Parts: sequence; structure tokens; C-alpha cells
Amino acid sequence: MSRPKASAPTNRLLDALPGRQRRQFLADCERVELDFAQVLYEPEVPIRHAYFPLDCFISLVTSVDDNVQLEVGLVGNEGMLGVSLVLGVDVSPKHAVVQGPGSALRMTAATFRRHCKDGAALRGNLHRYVHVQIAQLSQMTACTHYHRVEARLARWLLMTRDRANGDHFHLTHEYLAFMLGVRRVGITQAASALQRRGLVSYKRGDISILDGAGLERASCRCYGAAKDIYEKTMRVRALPH
Amino acid sequence: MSRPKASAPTNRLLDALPGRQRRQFLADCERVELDFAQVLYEPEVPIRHAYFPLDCFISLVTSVDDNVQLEVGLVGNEGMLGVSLVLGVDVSPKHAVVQGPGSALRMTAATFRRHCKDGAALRGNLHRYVHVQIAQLSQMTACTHYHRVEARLARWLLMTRDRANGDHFHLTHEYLAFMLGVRRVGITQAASALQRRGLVSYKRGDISILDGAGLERASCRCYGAAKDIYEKTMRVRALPH
DNA sequence: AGGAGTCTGTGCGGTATCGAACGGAGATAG
DNA sequence: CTATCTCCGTTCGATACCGCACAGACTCCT
Repeated sequence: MSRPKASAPTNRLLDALPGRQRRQFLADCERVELDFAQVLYEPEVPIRHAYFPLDCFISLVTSVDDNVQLEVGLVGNEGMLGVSLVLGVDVSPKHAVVQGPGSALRMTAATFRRHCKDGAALRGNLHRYVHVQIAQLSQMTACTHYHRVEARLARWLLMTRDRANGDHFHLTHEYLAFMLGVRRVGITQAASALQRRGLVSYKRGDISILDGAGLERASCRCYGAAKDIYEKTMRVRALPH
Repeated sequence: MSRPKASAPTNRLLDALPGRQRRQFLADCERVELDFAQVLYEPEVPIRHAYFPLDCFISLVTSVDDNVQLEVGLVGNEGMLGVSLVLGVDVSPKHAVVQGPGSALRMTAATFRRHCKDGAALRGNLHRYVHVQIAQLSQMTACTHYHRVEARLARWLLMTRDRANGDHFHLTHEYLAFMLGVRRVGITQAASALQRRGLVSYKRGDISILDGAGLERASCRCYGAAKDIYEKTMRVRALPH
């Protein structure tokens, strides 16, 4: 899990706040280290904290009928965990599982709601982020339905790279299969194909992306589309600080 | 399209408002008749109005790479169109297409934003509704991926029944195929199976639900789950009026 | 060095869906 | 009443993925 932690890691949602508000907000945050596979939220269980990843990333996972699960979102330092709180709801609809260990800022639910209520700039930013999540979820629905495992795997690796700030990370086929909602064997085959094409190298859970551009070509457009949605939506009111 | 319009049709989101606010809100609304297949929103195009269906219902449709489309949501008088406006974004991420013709209330985007800004009760309700949409989208992603066409069709028919306020409506196999993201033939087979089991009757686009309970058993749990999410989330602050 | 545990690769039969094509039944209009 | 159009039903081969099972390879621990 080599992730070169360039200078002080930051969170893009918070970076966009005007200086004074940002300082106030950060003062009420606590820095925590999150471990691989740690479960932060479970459906129906009250949310205790909002999380702002710095150099970790977290999967959002739905479950139907227990046992059957599927990743529907990936949150890194471009986003936050606990958007439900922004909407005045105090339970998460999904599981949240730490996918890439690292550090995050967190704030208690009550304090976070107070900040949302009082800070117009913060609220605006977070509202926009909620919109991004809705748009990306819609996209994800279509992607998961239409696109082949190989393309989805490529997309997943690219998304993870962006959030891990590095071309190298550790995840087994088993885990990837779980995330994409397919058999492990399906991942093995897709990963082998990508490796044969020289796009990634894979060895007992250590993944390296060798050719990002090639991988992007092998992935579905959904990768770029999801990024575009974020950039376009969040840029509108990006405030300098 | 026999839809017994019991007394004055209403919209559940607006019904939940306290009396005075409701009247003020309604005063700024305009009643419109929507036709089948009318396109209300398109991605990237500014939203002109928020819509509150009374006895019509509207599909939310994503598209990837043009040509390939998929319904990801269905909005009737339990919801609204234009949640993006609630979040301070003025474009819709999806297409919105009228699936069941009928009437709706609508309000210009600017006026709607003003009401959102000023009315705490309204805003709270709509925020909760946004949360519902996120939760249902997640659910939909898993459902579309895991469940068989027959079960998904059953779910779709049930959802439509709830929104059409009637057991009878008109839609061709072609159209259903488009919505569920499968071939027409797939719908024909699934619909035939449901018909053979005496759950529905189907004749040149006229669908009748004969056995709702049976259909529910034939559908995936996602139908009930989606309903539960709505009820649980919206009930919390349901205000009498 | 040996053994246990973890992770990856392969093979086999089964199934849901796909793409394409065609035939037929019912509605509609002249 | 007939021509045309819309919609539905069926068939056929192809394909992507499933479930299961097992073998090989690497790692780690003793």
C-alpha cells in the first residue's frame, strides 16, 4: 500500500471553504486513522460521525436480502461520508467500509449538523456534493447493468488510483469480486486479460497500474463521466482561499 | 389508461406541509397536463420548472454513450421532479420522461428556490425526499444487477400501479424493454410467464394486474424495500395539517 | 525445511440474456 | 373489406456469467 503522502493531506470539500469557516470547521474535527475493512456505517444504525477522508478511501455498499452485496460508490478525499446528515436524516442507507486505510477527519453528527445549519458556503458545497452522488449513482446503475466485468474492473482500478494517490495498492481478487458483484473467477479472468495487455501487474493482491491511459481505454466511459460530473458540479462555486 | 381520479388529486410531499405554507406554495404553482412520452428534463439542460405530479408519473432515465439507456427511478404523486434545484444545482443529471399522462403542479425554478430557502418545513421534507432518492438509487443498482428480468418486471408493474392509482395501464413491450434495459423479447417472455401464472393480463399494450399479492411474490424484495425506505424516511417529521 | 494457509489459474456444465430474423394476430384507415 | 401498421410470440445460435471443484503457486510460521 505505497501511497506517497505528499505534504499535508487535505480534503477537497473542506479546501473549498473560505478561510475563516474552514478553520472553524477544522477546529471541531478530530483526526482518526482508519483500518482496512473497518465498518463505519451500517444501514439502519444511527450515524455517529461525519467523515472527511484525507488519504484513505471508503466503499459504499448496498445489500439486498443480506449476503448479496454490491459496491455503489467510492469516497476519497474528494468527498465525505455521511451526506445523510446534510439532509437531516441520521441513518445511513448503506454500509460504509474502509477500502484503503489511512487518515480522515471526523466530526460528531450533532456538531456537523450545526455547522451545516450555520455555514451557507459549507452547506452549498455539500448540497452540490449530494447532487454529484445522485448523478454518479444513476451512472453506476447503468454501468453495472450494461458493462462487462473487464471494463468495470478497469474503471474500478482507475477510481481507486485517484483516491489512493498512487498506482499501487493491495486488494485480492476475492475482495474485488465482492465489490463488483461477480465471482472471484470473473475477476481472475478480467485481471488476467488486463495484465496480458500490459495495463496492470497483479501479484498476490499487489496491484500496480502500469499504463493508466491504456486502462482508461479498456474501461467504460463511466470513469471519465463520473469525474466530469464531479468537476462540473463542484467547480461552479469553487471559492479561493 | 383507466385511472379513477378519486376526489381532488394531491401530492404527498406538499400535503405534508403545514396549512399556511401549503397554501402559499400552491398559490405559486401552475397546474399542467402532461402527455405520454413528453420529455421534461434533459441532461445538461437548465431546469425551468419543478414538477409535483398529481395523477401522472414520470420516469428518470440515465443514458450512457447515447443509445444505451436505463430507467433508474419512477416519480409519482409521492415525490417531485427537480430535486437538483433543492441542492442548488440547476441542471438535471437525467432525462425525465412522462410515463403515465396526467396532471401535475409546477413552479418555476427561481420561485421554487425561493420557497426552499424561506420554508424550513418544506426544505426539511424535500431534503428527506432527496435522501429517499439516494437510498432507492442504491437499491436499484443492486436490483438491476442481480435480479432476473421477470422479477424486475413484476416490481416495475407494482411500482407503476402505485403511481397510476389503478390496476390498469397502457405500455408496450418495446417500451418496457427500453425501461428495464433488456430486449423486447425478454419482456415478452417474462410477461408471458407472469400471465401464465394468472398474475397479469396483457393484450396489445393494455396491462391489467390481476393478482397484486401474487405479483409481489413474483417480484424481488426491492419493491417492498423501496416503499419502506420512503415511508420510514418521510414519516419521521410528517406534520398534520 | 516442512507444513499450513492464502491467493490465483483452469476446466466443466448450466443458464440468462443477447442479436437478429420472421411469422402472425389485432387495430386502423381508406 | 382490404391494405397497412403496430404489437406480440417464437426460434436459433452466440456469449457472458454462474456455481462448483480442484490444482498450482506463493507466503508465512514453526
